Amino acid sequence: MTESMTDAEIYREVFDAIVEGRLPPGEKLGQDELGKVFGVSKTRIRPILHRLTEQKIVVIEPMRGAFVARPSEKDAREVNAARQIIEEGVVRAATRAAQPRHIKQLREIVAAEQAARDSRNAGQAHRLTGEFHCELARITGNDVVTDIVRELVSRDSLVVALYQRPGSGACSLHGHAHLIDRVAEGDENAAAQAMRDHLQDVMDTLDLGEKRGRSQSLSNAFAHLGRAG
Amino acid sequence: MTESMTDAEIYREVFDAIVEGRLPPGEKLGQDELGKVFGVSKTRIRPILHRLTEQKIVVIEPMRGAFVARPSEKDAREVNAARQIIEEGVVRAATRAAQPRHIKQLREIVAAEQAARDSRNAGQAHRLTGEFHCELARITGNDVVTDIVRELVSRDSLVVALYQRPGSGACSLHGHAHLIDRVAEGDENAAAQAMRDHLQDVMDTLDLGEKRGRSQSLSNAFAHLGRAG
DNA sequence: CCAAGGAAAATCGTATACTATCGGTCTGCC
DNA sequence: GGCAGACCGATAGTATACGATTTTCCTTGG
Repeated sequence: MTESMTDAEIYREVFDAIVEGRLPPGEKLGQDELGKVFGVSKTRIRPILHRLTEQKIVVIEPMRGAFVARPSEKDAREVNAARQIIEEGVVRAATRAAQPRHIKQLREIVAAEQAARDSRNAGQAHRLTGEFHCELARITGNDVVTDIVRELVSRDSLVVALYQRPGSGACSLHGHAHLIDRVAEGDENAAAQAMRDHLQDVMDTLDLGEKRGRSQSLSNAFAHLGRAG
Repeated sequence: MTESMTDAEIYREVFDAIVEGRLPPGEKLGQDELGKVFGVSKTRIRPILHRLTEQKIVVIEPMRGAFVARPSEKDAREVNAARQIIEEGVVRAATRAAQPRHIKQLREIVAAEQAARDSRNAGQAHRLTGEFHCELARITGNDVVTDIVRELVSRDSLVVALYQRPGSGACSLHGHAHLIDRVAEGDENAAAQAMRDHLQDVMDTLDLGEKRGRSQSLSNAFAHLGRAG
């Protein structure tokens, strides 16, 4: 018998599938179904769903089941506002702590973002956009801060999946480049302002009101595992 | 048969017991034992322990059990640094959004803190100290931000339980009062500086290196429930 | 032909039973 | 007398089984 995956691995698979959009908002996450996909009983699926619920990217409706979260318009605004508040502090700390190698690292991510966009790889581009903010947090050298930013970024993924109008997305490139310049200059106030403007820009390009979201089968989302569904 | 508590109620009981220090760092949280205390099977205890683990106030050692977290010296520094970074953004947003009624609310909390300290009620005083920071976050009107601050404050409770030297504690009163004045003035930069100074003060009064922590029985911690242990 | 009611299927939530692993202790040997 | 190794009790982790609730579909009446 093929040995089963660890809880951490299963968690990571589901988390990535949601953040990368393979499991769209509203998708049903059946316990037995997921258990079959990963070859374990639902006993080990439950705590994983609860953990994802803690991070607000899954919602559990009592006696009905777990679903990928579909953040409301209010949720979308609140998460974005929270990012403006918290990442202001983060970018200030990062500006104080930034070394040349950090700046270089950030520019590399933006370059990769550009490349992904040029090659029409929307999924990769979106992943790197989030990665940029996490990397910025990492400059602070504080894992607690990094984890909080990561959580906020993952929640924003769902907002983007639901509300981003098809064409947009390129605006973040300029915002990131501008932000790096301010950090590189060491101007903490300007960096903070750039961060708020950037996040507000992202918010403004959303098409709140019109929820998108195609449906996809669970086994398709985990097709790379090569297991039966 | 007496109807059993909801998961949320059980969670709250354990959470409060830890944050208020009735369950000191290092305390063993046996699944069967907790199940008996609350009159449920361990099936419902497990997800609660996992949730507390997510919040980093409980650690689960595989095949050994769950324990109230005993943050290392490094953890203590990191949580404090994270608070300085994040609450800087929070206090700036709060300063921009503050209304007179908010200032009044904050001053009331400090007054209550003073009263608790005067009446030698250390537990209540400590609770109000945390409440002050949560209330400040609440001024932003953003639940996401408030939850994050609440989590950081609860983690700090364990640090204080482990490392605070017996005598100290009064320093936070002056820091809070000073902070309110800066917020009331609307001077965002001064408020941010006051927040950082205040949190640094708290850090500096800790006696890192010497871990305290008396042990207490589980049934004592939940004595107010009136159930058998 | 549509709507309302009910029954059956599906699925979630909980308890119980079982297995694996860990810590403590007792014994035997050095 | 002290240390090492094995046994035993305790407890965590997992699966299975069962009860509760919802959803779906079919039947029946208007």
